[in-house]
Amino acid sequence: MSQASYRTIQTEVRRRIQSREWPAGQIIPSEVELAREFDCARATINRALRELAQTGLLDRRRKAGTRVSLNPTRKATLDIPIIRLEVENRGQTHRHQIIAREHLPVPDHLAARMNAPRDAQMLHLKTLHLADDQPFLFEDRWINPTTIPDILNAPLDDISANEWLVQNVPISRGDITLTAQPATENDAGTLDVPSGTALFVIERLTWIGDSAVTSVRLAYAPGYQLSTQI
Amino acid sequence: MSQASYRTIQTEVRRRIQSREWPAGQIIPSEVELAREFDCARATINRALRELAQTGLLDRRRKAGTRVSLNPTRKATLDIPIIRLEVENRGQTHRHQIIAREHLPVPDHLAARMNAPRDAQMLHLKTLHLADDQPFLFEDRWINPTTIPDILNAPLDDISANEWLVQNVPISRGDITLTAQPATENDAGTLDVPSGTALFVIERLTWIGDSAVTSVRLAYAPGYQLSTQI
DNA sequence: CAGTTTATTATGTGCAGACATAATATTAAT
DNA sequence: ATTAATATTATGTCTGCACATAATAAACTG
Repeated sequence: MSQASYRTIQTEVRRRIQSREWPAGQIIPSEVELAREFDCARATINRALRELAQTGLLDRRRKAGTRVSLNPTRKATLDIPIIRLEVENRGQTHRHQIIAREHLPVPDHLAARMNAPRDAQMLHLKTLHLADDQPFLFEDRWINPTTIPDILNAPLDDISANEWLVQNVPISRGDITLTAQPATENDAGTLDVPSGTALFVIERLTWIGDSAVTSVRLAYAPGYQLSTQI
Repeated sequence: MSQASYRTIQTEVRRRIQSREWPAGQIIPSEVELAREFDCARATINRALRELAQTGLLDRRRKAGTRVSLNPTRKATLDIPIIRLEVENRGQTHRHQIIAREHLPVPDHLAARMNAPRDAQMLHLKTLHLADDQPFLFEDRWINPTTIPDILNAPLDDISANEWLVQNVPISRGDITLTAQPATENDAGTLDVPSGTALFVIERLTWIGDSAVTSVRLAYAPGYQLSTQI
């Protein structure tokens, strides 16, 4: 090995794991030994292995050494998409209409989850997203104006709350739940499907520090699929 | 700033982004300038910023510099779980029963997706996973014995195919699709729910290099939710 | 022998310096 | 003015070295 690049080292390490030259659970040579083998600095080996450990392929512990992860599951990523782009990437045209926009005291169960006082006033938005004028997604959102005062001046008729928030609010954390739910009467009327239809639903609660930003329920029209790679 | 650690630098950079001291889309000072400000080596700044860029918070380009990502979508991770552990983590006891286990020519649409010849013989397994003896998950799986000959000797009555594969096959890639589907007659009978019930379904195709390992459809009983953090 | 202290060791982090590379900005040429 | 050659610059990567830290192994002690 004369080519000493952390990328080629990563490729070779992955190959050895896949070929079971280095079986799952087994300890691999130390950084110093690998540096000798690949004829490079230890820092280079360190970077290669550190990144592989970040992806979950390796487990590393001081003194104990580096071993092939027993459960080498690589991790797929889910992001918070801008719905307009999601639609446009399918080659369709996006449009949204605001169904409701009101200031209401937040329901108790949400107040608790959002770490807000009971009966806190929040902005409640119901938005229907359309793809080629067909219902695509029903968005039911509560926004905490205490955390995000700017939202009150946002042009939400032009830019959907989803898009405005993704672009303007640097969130620090979010809890995401994916479920299948039968369409409620409300869902059914809005998305124009029979009541009880299987809907793909994403519920998401996002935070800046310890302050809740927004809680949203996204109910997708039938046929939607969320795809990702691992 | 006298504390020169890549972690404290990351924290400070995150703070500046969240406080909009560095607004989205704006270019931030160069590594050399930051190294001067934080009184550390450029390599330290480089590592701090490089890792933040990996998470999607920053965009970096040679010569152009580093800017705050316009769409700072942090990424949630989804892994391939061991179903037994998923059940046990809920405090329930796991059991599985094999409903069908046969060698069949793979259906055409799967052969194409799995990059296999038409009518290739594969191992077809249908497994019901139970949590506290209640139906939890219906697993319908095709395994390519060309890629994984060992599977034929696996004790699949004791260890579910899911668990055996996760622990024994270091996959290199997987395509995952999440959907909501109405229960088919088959789903309904197996999971003991009315036909048409909204089911959360995961479909997954995994690979070693260019060889398909297995294609699986996981239909969860109602009430299941997949949770993650961003 | 159990429990405690002390070495040892593999990884973690940091530095200064060097050269590579991609992208932009500038200059020269047509 | 448009195009092509050249300089500049910010990030990318690597090296060799140093010291820190956590975890284990070894030695010691009652």
